[in-house]
Amino acid sequence: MALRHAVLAALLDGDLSGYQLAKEFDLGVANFWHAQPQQLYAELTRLEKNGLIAGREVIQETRPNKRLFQVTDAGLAELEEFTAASAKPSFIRDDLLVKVQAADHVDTEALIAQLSERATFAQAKVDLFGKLLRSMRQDRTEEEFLRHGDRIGPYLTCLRGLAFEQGNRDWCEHAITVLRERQQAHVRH
Amino acid sequence: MALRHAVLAALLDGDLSGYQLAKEFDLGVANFWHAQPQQLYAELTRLEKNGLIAGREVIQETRPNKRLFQVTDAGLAELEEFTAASAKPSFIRDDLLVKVQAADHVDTEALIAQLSERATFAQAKVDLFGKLLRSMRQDRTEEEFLRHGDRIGPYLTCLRGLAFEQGNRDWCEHAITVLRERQQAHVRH
DNA sequence: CCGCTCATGTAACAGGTTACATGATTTA
DNA sequence: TAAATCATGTAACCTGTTACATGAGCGG
Repeated sequence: MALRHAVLAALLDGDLSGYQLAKEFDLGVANFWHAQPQQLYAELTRLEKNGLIAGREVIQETRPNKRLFQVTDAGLAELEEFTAASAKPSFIRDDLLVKVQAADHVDTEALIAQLSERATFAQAKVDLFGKLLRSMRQDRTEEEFLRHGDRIGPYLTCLRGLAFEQGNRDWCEHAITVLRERQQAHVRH
Repeated sequence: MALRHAVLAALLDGDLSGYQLAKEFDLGVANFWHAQPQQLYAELTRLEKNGLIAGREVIQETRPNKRLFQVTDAGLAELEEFTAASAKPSFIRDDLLVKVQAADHVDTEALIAQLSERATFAQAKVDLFGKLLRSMRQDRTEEEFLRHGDRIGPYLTCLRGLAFEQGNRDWCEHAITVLRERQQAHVRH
């Protein structure tokens, strides 16, 4: 099971409801995992049944009631075991790269449109991750924070997310430049 | 369907058998997709049934016979349509990042072991992609090749793969350094 | 003769996505 | 009063992984 451990890791920084967790999976957690809300509700139910998390009902007056979950000792042990086991390498799996692979056989304009859409999206994530990093380290420098901060896990994963999206953006822009130049060279013939 | 288009894109550079395709998916194609051989055989069958690829039996004397597949006009049209449709953004989904997220709650030594294993793996991929790029551009410079080469799609995706693995390697090494330094700071107390 | 490469699959299962469903409250 | 947010799920379907199965030739 895969999502299982991502959820446990996400719950380490405070008790969350399914709804809040879903939000997390769209923001911070998106650096290392992604999941639909439906998947999360199902996984939370399973984790609680297995005793890896404990839920408690929170009665709200103005909002619907919710259930907050926290990682149990058994959950921590599970994470520990998971960390010790060797991870299989992860692969890129991206529709956009498939399209670029076919570059010389498909419409260039359509491809450029896709690339610039992605570049914009990547830049937005770069901005977001930058903000998240700043809010985590507060007034400290990055070096200072990484040396003495007491919760560096999320910071490190956010750094990877940032670099990944910068890589996406730069690569998209480079590919666009290359395709445009070839277009012009072709026109001159 | 997702694998579908990855297979079509991979077959653009020459007719391949299921077996050869599986090899491709472990090397070059690994820049943008990954798949088990079983999945590929199943997908090839489906694609042929839908008329997007055409297979022909090749009788071999010393080896078992094989079926080579090539993309049909309908297959090219499908790729064209796929390229024009907007791609949903891709996400990182990586066990290793989940482990790092939990960094402050799990055994540091185990984590460092995972990180250095991954760094080694990433470096191997960097070397491999470097070789692939050189063999694609032959004696030309990268700029020259990208301007005038007649098949730049695979080159561009390989560049992304290269940058991605460099990013992985650098990030792993950085994380290891940070964790080691904190370990020592902790010991001094 | 043992293990690797070539060559192709089936079957069972685990994991992930999409569509559908409900209902209250707050904000524009 | 319409749309967004809070809050939680079920069901059907599609995709991907793991285990199993077969068989010939080649290299050490």
